Amino acid sequence: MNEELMKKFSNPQDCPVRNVVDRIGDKWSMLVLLLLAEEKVLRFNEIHKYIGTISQKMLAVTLKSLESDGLVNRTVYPQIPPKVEYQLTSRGKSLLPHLQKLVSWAKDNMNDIQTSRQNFIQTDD
Amino acid sequence: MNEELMKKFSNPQDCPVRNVVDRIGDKWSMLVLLLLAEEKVLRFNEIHKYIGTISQKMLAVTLKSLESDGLVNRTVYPQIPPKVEYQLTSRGKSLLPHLQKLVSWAKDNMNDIQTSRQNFIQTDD
DNA sequence: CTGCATCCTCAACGATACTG
DNA sequence: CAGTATCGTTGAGGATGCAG
Repeated sequence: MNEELMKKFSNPQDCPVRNVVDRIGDKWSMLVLLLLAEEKVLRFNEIHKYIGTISQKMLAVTLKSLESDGLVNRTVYPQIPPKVEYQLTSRGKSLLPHLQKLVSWAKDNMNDIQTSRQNFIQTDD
Repeated sequence: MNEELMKKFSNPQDCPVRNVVDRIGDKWSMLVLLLLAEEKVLRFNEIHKYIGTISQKMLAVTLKSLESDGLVNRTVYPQIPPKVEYQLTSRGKSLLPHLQKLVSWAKDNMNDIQTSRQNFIQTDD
């Protein structure tokens, strides 16, 4: 056994992998980030319309979490009715190329993966 | 509203983003893939030892799911006690550089993110 | 050794109603 | 418009025991 790897993979704290998974592994974060990457600035309800299947609650939770990590910026215009705009921070922008690579990998491999999944029959011998 | 983006983000099916999230967004898949990237070939129990906190059940579930998607190869040696080895397929290897980029991004930004998270106080005005 | 079966828990998520 | 509050559901994940 490799001692270095033991440290890297056995320790739940200080594990960058878990950091990534906790960040973009939830149901909506990655979607919101990629949407903001394309539209630059969006209001709460605009995001909601783009991602039709997200609930208002989860959108609020997701945005707040992204904001608290400094990936997304929240700008409030003090007017009635209120207007709030969201956009990527520089830190958020620095993450996005990697997410986009992942997406393009997924596009390239989606079909193969799905046929693999269908052809997958337990071969236990 | 941008019609192209509507299609991309509103449709749960055919969405590469969901594909990615479903694949590596679970608690263990990414960790297993990265471990196999470093050690090339590992037995069930070796993976289990490296990732000390994963349960036997979840390791089995994770490996089976990765195998069914053609990302990991499973080789059974018909002997008693049984011996089973896991390694990345070429498809799995093609995904890994992107995961490693994500991890290195996480390493670079972990500290900043954590301080952001601590300094984050609701600024609702 | 490498799993599968079973039961159980908890947190993510969703639906709905309400507010400044 | 942009959320919060509340309640209910569901499924991912963990613990334990058993099997080939």
